[in-house]
Amino acid sequence: MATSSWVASGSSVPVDRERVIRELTRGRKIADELRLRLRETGVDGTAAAKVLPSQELVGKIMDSFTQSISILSGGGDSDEVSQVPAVTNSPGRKSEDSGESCKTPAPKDRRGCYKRRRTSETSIKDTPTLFEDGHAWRKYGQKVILNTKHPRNYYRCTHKFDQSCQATKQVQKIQDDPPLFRTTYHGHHTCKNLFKSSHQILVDPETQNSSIIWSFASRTADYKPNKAAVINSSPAVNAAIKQENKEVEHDHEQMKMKSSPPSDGDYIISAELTAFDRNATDPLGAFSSASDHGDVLSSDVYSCTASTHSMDVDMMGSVFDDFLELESL
DNA sequence: AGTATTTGACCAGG
DNA sequence: CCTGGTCAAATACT
Repeated sequence: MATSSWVASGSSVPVDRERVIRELTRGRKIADELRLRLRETGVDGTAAAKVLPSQELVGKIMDSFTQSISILSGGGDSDEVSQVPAVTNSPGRKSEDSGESCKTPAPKDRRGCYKRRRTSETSIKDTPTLFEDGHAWRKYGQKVILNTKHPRNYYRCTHKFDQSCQATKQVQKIQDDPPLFRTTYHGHHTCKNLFKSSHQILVDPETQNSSIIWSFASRTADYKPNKAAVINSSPAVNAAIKQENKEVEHDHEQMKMKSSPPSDGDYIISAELTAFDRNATDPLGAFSSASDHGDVLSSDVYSCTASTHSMDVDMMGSVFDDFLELESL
């Protein structure tokens, strides 16, 4: 299982660890309860009776995480930590481009000329195996870290230069037996090019509701029911997507009858979120639970259909990024 | 030839 | 001064 945490790396406040742990544990319990509840919920409209409790649970989850963040950030309000690595443009400093941050170029080369990040949002995931997170990364460094057996690998987003995406990550093996890898993410992807999925954002002109539509393609040419996914859609957009998905689903079923199931590594996902309450949802948890089982979940808060052999956890990262993007609209 | 990785150098911060 | 993060030339790969 992957663990994930968000911390404000710039804060130097005393942290009440016990409180944080308590809050996080509580959040996990509630999330688990929600997961179970959603699992027993039907595919179709039978979810109605569960709607309110589910929403309450989601609210509790958010409260819990908010508390945790608040504690971590020093007990103040839960102001979000900076979304992007801070670009400190103090007067007298160099230009804003971190790539050209060396003011006085050395005669020979400019290696090591960079602006060290001060505060940025950091996400840590510990996983037993290396995994893809849906983004294209480019390795730019490797470093032996003091008192560790394995070197730390440094990656930046492939689209750092063409789309000014500032996301970076570090991967390090922190344990041998059983193997455990720690992936630390810095910043969020601002690039639009997801490695395995594409998405677009729609805004309904009437309601101003925004939606995100994903299209996930399978990895094999002969088996690719591309389906659309919607988040926070207006009824109009929703209806259109539902119709589209219905057709795709139909083709998909036909194909399943005739051909062999997809080989390992293929994935087909349809994710659909309606009446999405952006203030009270933990989309990542919701989708993660769906990916665990590959079956059908449904509620008023969200519904997620995932039929797949191995829907990679990495896709959740992409999904999560999309949520963040949506929330910033 | 174009792209990705490796690796030593360089620099900021503690 | 030490350490970790980044750069960029050299090298490997496709």
